[in-house]
Amino acid sequence: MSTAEETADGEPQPWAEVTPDAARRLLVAAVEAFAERGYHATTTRDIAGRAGMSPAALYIHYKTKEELLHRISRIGHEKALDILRTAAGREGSPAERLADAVSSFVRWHAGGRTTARVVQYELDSLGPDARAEIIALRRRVDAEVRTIIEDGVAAGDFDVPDVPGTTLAVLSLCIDVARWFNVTGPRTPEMVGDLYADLVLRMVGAGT
Amino acid sequence: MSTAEETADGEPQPWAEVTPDAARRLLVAAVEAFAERGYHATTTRDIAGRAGMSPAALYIHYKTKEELLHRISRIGHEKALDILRTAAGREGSPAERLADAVSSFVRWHAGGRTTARVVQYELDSLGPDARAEIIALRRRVDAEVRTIIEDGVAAGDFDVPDVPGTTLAVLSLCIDVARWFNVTGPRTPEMVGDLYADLVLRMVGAGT
DNA sequence: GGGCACTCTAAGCGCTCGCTCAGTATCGGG
DNA sequence: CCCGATACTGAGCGAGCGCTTAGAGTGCCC
Repeated sequence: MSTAEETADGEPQPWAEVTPDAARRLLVAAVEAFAERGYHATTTRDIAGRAGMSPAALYIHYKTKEELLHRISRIGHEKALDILRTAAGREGSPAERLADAVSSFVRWHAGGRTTARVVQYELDSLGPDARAEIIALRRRVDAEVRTIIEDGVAAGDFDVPDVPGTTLAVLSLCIDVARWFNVTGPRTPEMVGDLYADLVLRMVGAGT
Repeated sequence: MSTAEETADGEPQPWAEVTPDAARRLLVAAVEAFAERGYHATTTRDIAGRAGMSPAALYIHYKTKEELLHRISRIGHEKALDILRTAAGREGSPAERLADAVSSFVRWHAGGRTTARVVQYELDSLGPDARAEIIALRRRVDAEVRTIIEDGVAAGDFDVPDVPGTTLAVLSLCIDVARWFNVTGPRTPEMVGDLYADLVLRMVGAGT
């Protein structure tokens, strides 16, 4: 059985780094279950069942249920940070880079809504140490967006009275997509990404 | 003991309608616990303990733990809808009404973050019937904002290519305040309300 | 003062939870 | 042909869950 980068279930696989195969199956099952019911309402029996294994098998690959959430959260945040860094590092005007960052960030939240939900909304279910690690990653996400906005202000392209506040609002807008986006709804991730890129450019006062 | 509209704990009391007194104390305790830990991670023993009562006392006033969440969710949504309706019904230009609606809606989410968190993020913990009732209330919230934006477009004050999408984004932005707002942080609810009203006016293309 | 309605508690029932452990199947190396 | 290592299962432990029940305390009407 070869491990492809994409599976047929619509969700791209950013979990190729998780080995062995059984550990990845458990992790993918946990992402689905956490996204559907929330961390606390999900049982280890449910996770193992979705992965086609007995409840005890989970504990061969993970020490606790919380370790599963921790792993999911870290990998997810690293992927989100990677997306923003790629967009921020591209050539082009601040407006182009901001639009690119927002649309790709939104596409990730909409298309991988299952993962994004767990990553963005189950932070409080982690213990103090794991939470601190994730919060550090979030600060780097924030810095990435803030830098683009600062570049735009410095270049005279943007009109932003409150850079930290606007950065917060832009990220908040993107992240909340994971809450309301519906795969069976009328909008594709691409449509929402384009709409949001336009709205954010308006927010920073960049004329189209 | 007189029942004032406000208590000393910083959170205004929209729970005056809940009687008798013991039922209200239980409900306020449940709001705090649900906001801190989430619905599923909160135990009925914890709620009763916060209200200074035995675990069994909860079941004199509420049939189940879910009924508590349902009551909180309905009252909260009615309050949110009320805030938007008041702002939408005032006299003034569409821009003034939209700014008013956004700033007051945001102030409610930031100032009453404890309540807003439960109201906005625990919807999935309700059963099908209760959830359907709450979703109906949300549609009315959406309609309230959409009407203001449509008025602005009709009057030629706003430039909005996608009215439903922009409505969704505006509400999403406001609601997510309940996720990130920190009472001990640098911003007051009023500051966030003003900032967000400005950002939303930019989103709809209304010149300041 | 007796009866009743209301409010609350102590105790605990049945259940499911996260997690453990003894034992089994499989397989490559000697 | 046996060995130990690896991956997994069946059974179940102690704990804590939502919720119930029997009964006690309190105040109000007659």
